[in-house]
This record gives sequence, C-alpha cells and structure tokens, in this order.
Amino acid sequence: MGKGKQTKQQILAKGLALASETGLNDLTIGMLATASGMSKSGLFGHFNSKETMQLNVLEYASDLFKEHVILACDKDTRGLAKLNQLCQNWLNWYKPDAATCIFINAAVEFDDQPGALREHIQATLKNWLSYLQHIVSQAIQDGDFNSDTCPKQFVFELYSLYLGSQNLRWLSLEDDERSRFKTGFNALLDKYGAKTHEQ
Amino acid sequence: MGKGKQTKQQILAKGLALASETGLNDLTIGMLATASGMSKSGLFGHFNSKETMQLNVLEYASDLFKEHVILACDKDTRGLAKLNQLCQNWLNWYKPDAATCIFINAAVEFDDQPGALREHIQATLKNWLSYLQHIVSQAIQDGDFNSDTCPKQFVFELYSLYLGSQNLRWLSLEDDERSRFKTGFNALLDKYGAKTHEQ
DNA sequence: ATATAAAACGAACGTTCGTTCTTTTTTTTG
DNA sequence: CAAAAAAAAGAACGAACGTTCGTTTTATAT
Repeated sequence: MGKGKQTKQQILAKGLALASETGLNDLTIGMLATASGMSKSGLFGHFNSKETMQLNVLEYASDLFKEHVILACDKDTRGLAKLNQLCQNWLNWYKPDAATCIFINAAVEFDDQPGALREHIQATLKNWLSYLQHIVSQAIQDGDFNSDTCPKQFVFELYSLYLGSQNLRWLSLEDDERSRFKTGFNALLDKYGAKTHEQ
Repeated sequence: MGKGKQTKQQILAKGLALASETGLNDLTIGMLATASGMSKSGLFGHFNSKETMQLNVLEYASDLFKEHVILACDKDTRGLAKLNQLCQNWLNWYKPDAATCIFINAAVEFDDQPGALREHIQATLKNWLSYLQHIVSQAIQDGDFNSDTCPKQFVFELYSLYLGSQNLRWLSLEDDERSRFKTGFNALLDKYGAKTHEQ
C-alpha cells in the first residue's frame, strides 16, 4: 500500500471517530485536517470535495460494520442463534463508548438534503434491515418462531429498540440503556414464541 | 397584542414549519427572514441571537405539543384509555405530513453540543416520557395492565416504536409507517395484558 | 542517483452566516 | 395631531467554510 492510501486510511479512521461524536455534518475539512496533523489543502487533495470525504468516511464505516457485525458471527450459525449473535455485535459494532451510531445520526441529519450521501445511508440501512429480515425468515423456517410471525414487523420492532437505546443515551436518561434494549429484545423473542434466549 | 408580539408569533410558526423540514440546525436567520418577508436585521431584532431564535421556536413547538397532545384529551379519561388517546394525538401532533418530529430531530442534532438548546430538548423529552410513565402507572393501578408491568420499560418500548416509525419515514421504506407503530403498540398492550385496544 | 510522479503545503478567493450599527419607517401614547 | 417608542431596513463587519492555485517537499521507479 502506497503512502497515499496509507494516510488516507488514517484520515478515514480519524474521520469516523470524529463523526461519531459530532455527526457527519459537522465533520469539517479543517478540523479533520488538524486532527490528522496536516494542512487543509493537503487533506483536501485526497478527496477533492467535502461530499466525497464524507462519503468515504461512510463507506469506511460500512466496511467496519460488516466486519464487526456480520462477518464476526460463527460461520455455521443461522436463524435464531444468528440473530442473537448479530444483535450482540450490533450494540458494540464501533467503540462501545461511542456517543452515537454514525448511520442513525447521518440518517437524521441528511434526511432532508438529497444527494449521494443520503442515498448511501438509505441503501446501507435498507440493506441491513433486509438482511435482518432474511435471518428472521430463516428462524421461522427452522421452527424457532411461531409460523405466523411477520418478519417485517419483527425487524421494525427490533430496529425500534435499537433506536430507543441510542436515543436514551443521547438524553443520558439511564446509566445502562443497553439493558433496556436487551429486555425488549428478549420480550420480542417471547412474543414470537422463541425457544432459546440470549442471556 | 402589540405589533411586535404579533409578527413574532408569525415568525415562530414559519420557523417551526421550516425546522420540521430541514432541522433546527439548518434554520438560518436569513432564510427565516426571507420566508417571513422581512430583512435579516429586522428579524434579528426580535431575538438578538440565533440561539434565542431557535430556543423560541422550540418553546413554540412545546406549547403546540402540549395543546394538541396533552390538553386535547378528554378531561375525565385516565389509565389505558388516556394512553390510547395520547398515542393517537402523538402521531399527529404537528402537520400529519410533516417530514420529521422537531424534537426527535433536534435531540439528534444537538446531542453533542452543550448549551441552552440541548438542555431544553432534554428537559422536554424527559418530561414527556415521565408523563407517559405516570399514565402507565395509573393504568396498572386501575388494573388495566398486569401488576408486574414495569412502567419504565413499557415507555421505553413505546418511545422506541415512535422513533422507529419516524426513522422509517426518513428512509421512505414503507408507504404507511404509522401502521407499523400501531401494530407494535397493540402488541405492547397485549404483552402487558391490556383488556381494551385501540382500533 | 537521478528523473518523474505523488503528496503536502501556504496563501488566497468567493460565499455564507451571525452580528452590529445607523437610519428610516411604522406604531403606540399622551 | 404631535412626541416618543418600537419595529424594520440597509449596509457593513469579522469569522468560518469549501475550494483553487502555484509551489515545495517527499516518495517511487528507472
């Protein structure tokens, strides 16, 4: 890997860290340059536009998400067991103490401004949700859930719980919002007749 | 009401409408002035700072929320019946076709920047959630729910469903995200042993 | 080691935004 | 109707931002 790609990776890692605190919108070229120990124009040369920079940070985050959430699961698991692993990884996909999930944050920040960024976020989240639906369908086929379970509604409620735990963290309303998610998740499993639960 | 307060109300109404589309962060003084048909400095004189302007828009929204959600309920209802009414009003508290709920949007946008705005949003949401908890406790007392129901967890899951429907709208993933909320809400009532449902 | 290309820098430009100041218009009050 | 007060306008500022350009430094390859 040449020098260029190397520093670019460092920039993107730093960019994701910053964007996870302040949001992708407030990730300015100047501050990212300072945080990376280089000049504005030097950093700019790697992307040639702010939007491309943000897009690359988002793609970097997507790669990390796939690696830490999807690929980190045991290879032979499926259905309910896989769902358990996925949710476990989901809650800790980036730094466990990170302020926010960049995808959720970006979805809210860019919901109103059309463009490449908005489309990328939409595609990423849609992809994740449909993947979850696939696993749920698998679980239904395997007899892990009641046969009348609606995967779409299931994933909607699951996704909602994730949003809720994120939002509670923002409000700093509880010291452990993850446990609220887990309780809700187990209740979800109960409701749809799951046989084995996560601890 | 003098001329000043009168135009100020018109400004705030327009400001809430704009902020419900673009977010409170992107509500600029210049564009609000243009939308209100006056000069930048003319509008500025009403607030003397952008932050105060945003704060006043938020307070205006809070007043509207209280009026359309809490005070709009039948005076003698309580417990489960009141919860049903509140959720109904909640989904439509502002314009039914509004892009976003300004409180949720602002909570995400300002979660990282301390100040009067962040505190106001926190207080508003905390207040709303604890009010919901109060009503749920009422319902438990009235025997509308199983006696071992945890109001905090209940409201967390309810709030999560609201966030989920908002987020699905942003993603434009479904044509009717409200029905996802309602299905989830009814399932919530079921889970905690409610006797009467909303249609 | 030298030539060539890539990477980084520093200064500057155009724009947007919040804010200030002075002046003019409009509203309120006696 | 006139005097006083409030509201609105207009021009200008300083700062921050994305971006461009010419130059210099560093890395790569022959």
